[in-house]
Amino acid sequence: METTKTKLVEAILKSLKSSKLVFKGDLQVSYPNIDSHGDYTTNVAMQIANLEANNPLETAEKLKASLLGNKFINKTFSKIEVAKPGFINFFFSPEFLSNKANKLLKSRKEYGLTKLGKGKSVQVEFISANPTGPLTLGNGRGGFYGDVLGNVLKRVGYDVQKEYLVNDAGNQIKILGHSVLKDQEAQYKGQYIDDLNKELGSEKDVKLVGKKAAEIILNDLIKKTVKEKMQITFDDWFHEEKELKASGKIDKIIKKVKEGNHTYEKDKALWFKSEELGDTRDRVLIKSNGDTTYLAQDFAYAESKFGERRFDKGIYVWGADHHGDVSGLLNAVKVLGYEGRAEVILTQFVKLIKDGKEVRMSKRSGDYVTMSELIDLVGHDVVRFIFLMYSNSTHMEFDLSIAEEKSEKNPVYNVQYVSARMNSILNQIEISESRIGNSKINLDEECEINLVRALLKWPEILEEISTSFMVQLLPKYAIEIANNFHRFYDKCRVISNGKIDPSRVKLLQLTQRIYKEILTTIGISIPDKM
RNA sequence: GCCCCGGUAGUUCAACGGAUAGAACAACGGCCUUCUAAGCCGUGGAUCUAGGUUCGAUUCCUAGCCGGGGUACCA
Repeated sequence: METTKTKLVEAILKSLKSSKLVFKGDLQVSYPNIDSHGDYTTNVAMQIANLEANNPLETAEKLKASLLGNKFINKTFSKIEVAKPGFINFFFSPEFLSNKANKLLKSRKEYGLTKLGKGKSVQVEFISANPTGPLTLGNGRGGFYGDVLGNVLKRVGYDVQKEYLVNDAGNQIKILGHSVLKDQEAQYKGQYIDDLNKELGSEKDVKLVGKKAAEIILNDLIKKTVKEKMQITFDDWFHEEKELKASGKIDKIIKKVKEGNHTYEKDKALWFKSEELGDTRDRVLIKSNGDTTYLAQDFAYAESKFGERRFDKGIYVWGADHHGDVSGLLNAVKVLGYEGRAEVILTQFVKLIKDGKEVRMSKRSGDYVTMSELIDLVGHDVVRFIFLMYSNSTHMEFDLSIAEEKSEKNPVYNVQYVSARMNSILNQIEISESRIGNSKINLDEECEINLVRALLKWPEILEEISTSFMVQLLPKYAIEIANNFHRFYDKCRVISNGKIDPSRVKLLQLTQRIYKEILTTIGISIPDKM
């Protein structure tokens, strides 16, 4: 399915050509921020005027004249308007809106499914926290982000795999062992370390203790939190030790990189020539003691993603504290011949405020609130929705006191209240009534029209997120629908003095169907009543 | 020092170089004898500073100021 927006873009491109207007670059079609500017707007006339130093209004008029000859345009819009500096605004025709609504009503398919990514595979790798402690709020942020990004990509047609990389082979496992044994080299602290100490404290072999502890942490803390608390299902848990180290893939890839003349030895260590590829410095692959580094693992992991498993694209969702490693990774990907396939997204930190003070979060000090605890405190839907509202590049502040005390006033309740209200109305109606069964949606009132206008954006929002990775647009969109629905609820009664409006029942059913898709994509529950 | 991110309403956040900078919460004033008032209607309220580029800058550039993170043969 092609979205209306895509068709409009195509129509404009066609008209530009036939009007002999030259435009290079990305054609921008967007939603105006006020209703009086229509349903879509484009600034292309002003951009052309910019290049050619002519009058944008004239260009806009010329383009408009050509667009009026387009069949799709005439079918879809009842008004095209050239506005002030040079915008061209498009207004949906009432017939288009009601035809579209009725067509959707009949269709069995989910509305928010498109073919943008058809035939392409993408892997989203996220959280990937070391198995050395419980998941933090920072891990949680990347978790919800990656989960929903994966959902969105799936909807626009990509073959998506969600993966968690388990770092169970590095030096941190040894440190975990020391920590559990509480010896001189201990670093991690916290209740879970004390518990592990009781269980494994009598062992002698540090490495073995670390390995066992990591397994327990992975199963009892991480996997449980991910599945039961965060409600995320990974397609794959990729174990570094088993998949990369033990199978010799790290050694193999290093050999290949060596042969490609991308390395040198210095101070008994093996270095990757990253600086000549634009990095700030060269990076160690094999330490002088013979251990491989994180970067060496990244080489092997990238080879696994792009070489062996052949993902067209790999999205790495990392915490911002890893930003220094990004160019190392991207250069590794480049050297392996997969340039352009890896995309790194950094999520900034979560600052937790409690009683007006910042709670410092650190695994090494043991002083933190875990993701699991936070969800227990305020509920999964609330945490997920609020976390998702933030752009990944924003430093977010989560006030625990407010979340606890005012969780009822969170936007997620407003959003979920919609489904409770819809359900409540529909429960009171005999759907089997033949009169309703054959009814069509008529859009007469503003509250009905605006609801449909908002609903029609759904596939377009998904496509936009799939290319911009701006996951925060999704909860924002849910709020937009919610606001439109609540207005509809207030002004356009479905049942009035015992009389049922069949058209509105149909509109309600359509809204309910699409709304379920939206909340499912976000990953929050759809309550029948509240 | 260098690198990354941020500085927008009382608060937490949005905003592909575009039109009158949006929401949510908070504040204030209305609305429950008809589908759930966790709602609706209305009011007030914001782009860190100084330059620059542009027809147009919250957005891009330069220089500051403030906050967070990174800067390892740790992961």
